[in-house]
Amino acid sequence: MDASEGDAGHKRKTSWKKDPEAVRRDILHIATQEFAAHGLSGANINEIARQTSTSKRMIYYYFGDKEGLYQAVLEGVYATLRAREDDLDVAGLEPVAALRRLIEATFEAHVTAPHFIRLVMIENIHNAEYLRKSEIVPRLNRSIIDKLEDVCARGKAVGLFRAGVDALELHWLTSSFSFYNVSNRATFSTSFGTALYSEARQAALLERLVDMVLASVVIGYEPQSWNAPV
Amino acid sequence: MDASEGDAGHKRKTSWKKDPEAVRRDILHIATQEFAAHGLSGANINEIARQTSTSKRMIYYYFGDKEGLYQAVLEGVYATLRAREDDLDVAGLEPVAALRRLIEATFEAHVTAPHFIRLVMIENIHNAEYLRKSEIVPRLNRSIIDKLEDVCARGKAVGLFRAGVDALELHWLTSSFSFYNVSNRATFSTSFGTALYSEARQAALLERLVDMVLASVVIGYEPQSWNAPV
Amino acid sequence: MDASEGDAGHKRKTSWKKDPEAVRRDILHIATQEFAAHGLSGANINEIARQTSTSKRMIYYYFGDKEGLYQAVLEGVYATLRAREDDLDVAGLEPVAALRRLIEATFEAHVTAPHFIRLVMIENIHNAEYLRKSEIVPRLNRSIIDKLEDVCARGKAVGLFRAGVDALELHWLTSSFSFYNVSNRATFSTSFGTALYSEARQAALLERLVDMVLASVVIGYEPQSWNAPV
Amino acid sequence: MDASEGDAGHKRKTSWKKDPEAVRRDILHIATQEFAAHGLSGANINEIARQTSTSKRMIYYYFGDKEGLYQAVLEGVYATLRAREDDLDVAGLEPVAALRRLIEATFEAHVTAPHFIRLVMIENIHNAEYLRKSEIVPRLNRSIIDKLEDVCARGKAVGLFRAGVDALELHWLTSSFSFYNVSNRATFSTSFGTALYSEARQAALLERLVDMVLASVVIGYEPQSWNAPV
DNA sequence: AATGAATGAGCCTTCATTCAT
DNA sequence: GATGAATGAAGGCTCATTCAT
Repeated sequence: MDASEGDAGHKRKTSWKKDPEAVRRDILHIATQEFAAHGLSGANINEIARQTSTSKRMIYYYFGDKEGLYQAVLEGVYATLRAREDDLDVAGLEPVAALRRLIEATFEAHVTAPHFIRLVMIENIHNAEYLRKSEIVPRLNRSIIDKLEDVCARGKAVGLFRAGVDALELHWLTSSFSFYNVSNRATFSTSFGTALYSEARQAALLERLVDMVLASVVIGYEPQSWNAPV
Repeated sequence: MDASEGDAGHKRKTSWKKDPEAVRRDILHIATQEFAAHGLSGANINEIARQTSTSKRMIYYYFGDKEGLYQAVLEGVYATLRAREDDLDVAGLEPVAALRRLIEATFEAHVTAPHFIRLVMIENIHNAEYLRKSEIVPRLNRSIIDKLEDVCARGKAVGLFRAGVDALELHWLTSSFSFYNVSNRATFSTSFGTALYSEARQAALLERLVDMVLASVVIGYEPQSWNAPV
Repeated sequence: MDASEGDAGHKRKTSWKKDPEAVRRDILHIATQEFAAHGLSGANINEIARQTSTSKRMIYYYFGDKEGLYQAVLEGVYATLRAREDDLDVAGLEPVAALRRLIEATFEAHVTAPHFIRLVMIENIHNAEYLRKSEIVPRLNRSIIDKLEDVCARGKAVGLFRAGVDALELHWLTSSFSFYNVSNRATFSTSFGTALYSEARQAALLERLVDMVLASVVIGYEPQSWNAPV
Repeated sequence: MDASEGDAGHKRKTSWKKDPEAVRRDILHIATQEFAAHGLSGANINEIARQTSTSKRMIYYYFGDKEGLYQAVLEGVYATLRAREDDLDVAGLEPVAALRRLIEATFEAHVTAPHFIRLVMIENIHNAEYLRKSEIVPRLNRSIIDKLEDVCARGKAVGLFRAGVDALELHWLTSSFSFYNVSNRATFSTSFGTALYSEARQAALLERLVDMVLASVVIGYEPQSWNAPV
């Protein structure tokens, strides 16, 4: 019933020249999609195996069990997102521009990483049980905070930022609307329509959010949004 | 072997003397907890039946199947939250106080309705498939928007609010941080510590959020937050 | 006793008129054979189900899991053997005859209860883990000891038995050779040939064992065995 | 996920610098414990490999398959026990002392060879299928019989032993209680308590068994046991 | 309106074993 | 001799669901 491999199709069960790392990546890639789509209990190991170039048995060989695979997937998406954050260089920008850039980048990063969003939602359903077990994830999260702290420090040093501005809170705030914008799109659309999710409205929304944060952080900043009707 | 499902160790429940509506409510109450705790695929009909005062058969009798039960649960939590919103009366408050009140109420409502949050997360995992099917839910969502629109209209009428202020965006914004504050607590804490979730910090956070929104909405509002170090 | 209900030898999957107790007994009957034949890990639930008039699913319905089924089987064979002991009435016999009768009955009981023997062996391999869990088994074991104590008391009262004769030790002793006679037949035969297991030699062996025990217990008893060459 | 079998968490064992015989002994040593502990079907090749200084592949290299390994283990424990019997020298003792010595030695040997006992039990569960296949084991079993026959011959020659005394039966009898004393300790204790297995009671029990056998074998021997209350 | 018994499908996992190097 | 990678088969167990009464 599963494993209809034998068709003349293109399941290339031939000729992978012993590349364990590729097999591992292949499994992880498919599993990421499946766990993101259906959650931990909803995902199906048989289905993951079917889409893979290898067999169900190999999943257990490399990842131990379903939870092990899920945890590897979780670590994978966290690592990917944090790697993107690392690539972001704002050290050369002056504080306000840097902050604006960080908020915009975070917002965009969430929009373009739906798997990450879904897996974090799923992980929260599980009360972060697997994230907590992970040894790799906690290490990944300094980078973004470090960047924000650097920007804040510079902003305060030149008297631009308010004295109480806190990098962690700023990160929380930026994350909250960036995450929600993706995570709750389905229910929000169902309840209130899809207007907010058009490309134009998303751009306007982002501008408004940036504006709002800057107004909170930067002394004397005059908010520009909402001055004119939508 | 902990007596899950139909192993032959049977029940001896006090009989509820035939009160169909009570039975229905009982099932719904237990099911809400189970679906909120484990999601749609993760929840277990046997487990729900076990905790119920009635039998598994009755669940099927009243709700058809697992998805029917889930949908009923979903409609239940939406109805409960919206009922709370209806109870909120800001018509007598002047615009700025009213807006402040609405934001604070929304924030608190999310904190005190974790089941709702979790079920909305779960429903988003399912792309709002069941919410979309519901005929009752869309009707529930006018109330909060109506209230916000009323406040905005009054605020603009007296020249306090910026002309472009939009009730729907305002609701989206308020919801985003209120929701995220609960939904992502587990993963955020794991990554960045639990500092932000102490009672004191939560209160400060809320004040800052209100401050920030008001600064965006109200002409000439001077933000007070972040002026002093945390 | 072996419930050969399936007369005419067809799998009568039709027309059992809802008799849960019969289903339970059927499963237990087949499972006893399989566990006795292959042990706990060696037995196969699918194979048990196949031989049953019902399905694998029902095994889990009635017995929870493989270990639950095994434990039920274990309790079953203990109960059967102890019931046979209960049927044995030696109260009317004078002490020496009664003791002789008890030894002979125990010896015969073991010979005719190979399933019991095998399951006890298997249970000892498992360090009596499941027997210890059983609530029913410990209660079953008074009867044989009570009988022996009664006989000993009477024997001592009339000055026939030695003062130190102990019922528990007597039971241990009787059990030891009775059990070993069946349990180790395969390896003993392989090492030393099958001579001891012919019907004639078994009868002689039993007589010798009785003779030996009586010589230990009864004052002035003159052993008759081994006086003449085998 | 506790790293059983070939999940990709690999080994880092100190290399044994190629000593094939040592590797073979190491495997056999571990396998003996595992088969004794869990039986043939219950033992796990992966688990054995894990505890070994070498890899799973080597087990197959040296022993062919699981059954081959089991058979090697079986032959090993038989050889060990028989070697101990060979070391026992009773040729210099007069017949009664020699017989007493043989019984005591057998009893003690069983107590101190629990792996042997368990493997013989397991082998009997398998109807001695593997023992029968072995070419080495049958050869090992003459020694103890030879010794007993010698003692019996000498005892009869001097008119001490009854004419019908049979070495094989004597061995069977000695083995029966010696084996049972270890093999059924778990279930017997569960049913009747552990009293009989204290050091003192074991010594008394052995003395009684010796006394009983001697009373059967030796003409005019007056049993001393059970004269006084336990 | 209610219940104990029954069920088929399929899920996660493990096992002994072999291949390619 | 030795190793990591790979595998088919099946094993125990659970799930949502329905039947018969």
